[in-house]
Amino acid sequence: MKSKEKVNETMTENRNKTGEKSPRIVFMGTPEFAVESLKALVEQGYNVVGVVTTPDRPAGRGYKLQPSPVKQYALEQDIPLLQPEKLRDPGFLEELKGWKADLQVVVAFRMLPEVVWGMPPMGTFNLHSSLLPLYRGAAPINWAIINGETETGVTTFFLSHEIDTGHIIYQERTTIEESDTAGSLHDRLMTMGARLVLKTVDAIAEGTAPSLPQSELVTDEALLPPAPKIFTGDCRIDWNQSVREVYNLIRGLSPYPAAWTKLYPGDEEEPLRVKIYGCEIVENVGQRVEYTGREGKTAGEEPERVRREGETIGRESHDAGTIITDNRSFLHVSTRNGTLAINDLQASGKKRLQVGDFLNGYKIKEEAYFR
RNA sequence: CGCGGAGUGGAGCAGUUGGUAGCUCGUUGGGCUCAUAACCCAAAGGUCGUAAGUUCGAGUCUUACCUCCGCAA
Repeated sequence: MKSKEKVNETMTENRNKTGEKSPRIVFMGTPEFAVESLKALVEQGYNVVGVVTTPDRPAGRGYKLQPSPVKQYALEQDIPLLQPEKLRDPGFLEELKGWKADLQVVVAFRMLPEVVWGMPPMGTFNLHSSLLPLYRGAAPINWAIINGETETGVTTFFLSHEIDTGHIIYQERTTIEESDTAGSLHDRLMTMGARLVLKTVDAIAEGTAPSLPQSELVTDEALLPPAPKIFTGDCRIDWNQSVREVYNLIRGLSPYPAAWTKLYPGDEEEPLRVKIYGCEIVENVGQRVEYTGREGKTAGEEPERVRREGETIGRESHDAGTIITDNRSFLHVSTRNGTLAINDLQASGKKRLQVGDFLNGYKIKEEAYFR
């Protein structure tokens, strides 16, 4: 809080001196993740002279035109806005130049051409949600979890030609907890990121920003885990993987875009597409475990209360994708080497539900399986 | 007009060829039990998304609208 106030004072002071010392900032970004940083800049009194974001795109049901979250915020704050279709468009470049930015801040936007990032005298920096040089690409948060990392963070760096390879300014790290999902990590990094952006802008304005070439951190480029954009096909669960892998995939994609699988009900019925948002690895073989998903878990301590299906819980002999359930409180699925308890899911066309609610209305037959 | 699904007691679902509603869970009360989230008994709780129409009569058919969800972006 103290540092916040301090920054505020400093900047107000700077602006009062005819704004000469307060850099003119142009912000570029699209999703909610970027809004947090923009908001931080605006609320701390930085001189944000313009915002660049994606053109409104038809999206969602009905393909209605949707403004990006950054655009919505810019409109609320009456900040000048540009939504170029092409970043090399001469008209756009002219207008951008007209803003006379000293510094450009990019958070979750597109790849920029050099004519754009090379424009401002103080440069252009990007906020990336990983500890570069690790996880360069579009989906660093998801991939870090999917790959089972236990630490990640945010990085600010100056843009250069190759994507996410510029000189590093600052980094801040955070532990990936066992319980973290893409959603929780996203929110945390979003907040950390906004802080880091402020810190970075301050340092650049004062001329004290570090600039560390990534090459000094890399021993072998080929060993760096990448973070490519994720497609629907990447989100399908392969039950033949290990419990650990499936578990990480599910939490790494939750709540968006969400891991999915198909439920084959048996009787030659049509398979049902199911998204899985939450699950946990079943440790207590042969015991009943209660999953509330909302209030944490309580391991049952009465093996004799296990229902008949429960006898097989955790048994490795099951084929991957086999379902074990009491059709009431739990839904277990076999993977290659263990069992996963699904506790938060959504059938195609239905609402997202906790297992208990799901099983109340949807009875799973003996011969049903996931694939 | 991008494609598709759904709106029924607190929750999730059934509801046949139209005749005023059922199931599972939950809730409340009681019972069983050393005890219990387990088991048994009973009760409460529904203008069937909204509006209009067809009909002797509509949750069940027609039309419009609202809301939600999946695909796709």
